[in-house]
Order: sequence, then C-alpha cells, then structure tokens
Amino acid sequence: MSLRGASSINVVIPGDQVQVQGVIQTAQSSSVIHSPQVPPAQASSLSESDDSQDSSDSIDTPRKSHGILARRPSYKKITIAPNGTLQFASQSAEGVQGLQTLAMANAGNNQSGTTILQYAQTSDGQQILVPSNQVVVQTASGDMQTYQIRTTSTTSSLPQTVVMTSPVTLSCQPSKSDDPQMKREIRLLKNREAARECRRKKKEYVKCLENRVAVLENQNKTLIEELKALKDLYCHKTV
DNA sequence: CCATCGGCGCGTCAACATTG
DNA sequence: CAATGTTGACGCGCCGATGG
Repeated sequence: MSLRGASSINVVIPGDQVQVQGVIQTAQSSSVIHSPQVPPAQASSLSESDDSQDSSDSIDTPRKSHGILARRPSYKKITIAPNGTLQFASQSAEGVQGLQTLAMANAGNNQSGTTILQYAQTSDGQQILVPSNQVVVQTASGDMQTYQIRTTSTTSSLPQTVVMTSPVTLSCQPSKSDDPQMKREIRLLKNREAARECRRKKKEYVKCLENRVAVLENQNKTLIEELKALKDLYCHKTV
C-alpha cells in the first residue's frame, strides 16, 4: 500500500464521465484490446520466430530473452478521445510538429537533481538542447534568451512557484559535437527523457484501459438488465 | 527501533521500429 | 542504410507499511 506516486489506480471514470446510455452502441471498433496489429514484416518474424537467429540460440544474456515478445504498438499512437475511448493514430498522422519547441512538461518533477535536456527551437528554426530547468523566451526584438527555473518547493505535492533567474546565454549549445563521449552523453540524456515519457504514456494507457473496462462492465450490466426486463415483458404477454 | 517487504520511479542497455 | 525514436528488461534506491 504505497501511497507514493499516488499510483493506486482505482477505477474512476474521470472528469469527462463515460455514461452508458442507450446501451446499443456497437461502436466504431476502436477496441482497446487491439490485437497486436503487427506490421507484415513483424508478423512474419512472429510466426517464424526470428529464424535467422535461432541457431545462435539466445543464451547470450538474460536480456536477450525477450525476443519472444512481439513488439507492441507504440503508446504514442494511442490517443484518448474526449469520451474516454482510445484512438489509434494512423501511421502518417503523427504530426507532432510543434511539440519540440518547448517541452516544459517535466521540468518541475525532476527529483533526482540531474539535468534533463529538452528541445527548444531557435528563431531560425534550429533545434537546440536546453536543460529542462531552463526556459527559452523570445524577446520582443526577436532574439532568444533562456532563463533558469528554480522551484521553491521540493515536495511534489505542494504547488511550485517558478522563479526566473538571470538569463543564461545559449553559448553552450551542443554544436553537433563529434566527440564520442559527448555523443554518448547526449544520447543518454535523450534516452532518459524518452524513457520517462514512455513510462508516462504507458501509465496513461493502462489507466485508459481500466476506464474502458469499467465502462464495458457497466454496459454489460445494463444490457443484462434490459434483457431481463424484455424477457419478463414477453413472458407476461404470452401467458 | 530495526529488518523486511512490496511498490514505484529512475537510468541504462539493447532490440526493434521509424524516419530521412 | 544510418540515425534516431520507442519500449521491454534489469538493477538500484527510496519510501511507507508491517511485524518482531
């Protein structure tokens, strides 16, 4: 019963409540339990179980043992419709264009004290990496300035106030360094962020599934009651 | 009070997918 | 095809609960 992270997910139909009325709703089958929509290439590798490698047979490391796992569809492709259902984006409709301009999402929750990089976009459209405790502001004159952000409360439960400190120059842009050490550092940072984001999406996804289950159970219950009522009605008529 | 346990989030690695 | 993104697996540390 850990209270930390408030992650005890009790199935709650969230704010945009999913109300079951009418019941019939055969619904555009945006089924939640989408059978792993395996792309053709992958499907073959599924059934054939990586034939090319089976000779080398997987005693390599324990890590490699998850070859069995079919690649799941990306959480990224799953969006939540206002009515609580999940929608799966088509391949091409990704379009996260503006996203990278200033992702401040996690800036506050960095408990570990490590610096997280995020993408910002300079006025000339160039992407740069900026530590997530900084924010990029475009001034009236059009030039970009970054500010450091300090949060005044350390506990995540309390509201955090943001303090803008003195501007920081962008001189330390990782200018496409060829230094392998630097490259690795950047990759690690990016992966760190990616992992965090991935976990967030996964949690969201699971929550959605649970909501969906609740809705379907509700529907099921209503249908059963309706059926029962109809049966009763029918019996009375025939007798 | 201390040891233990279970849950959680994190960072990293590696395998696989996607993109250009 | 190389670079980059995504995500499962693993190990670690932290925290709260629980039992002695």
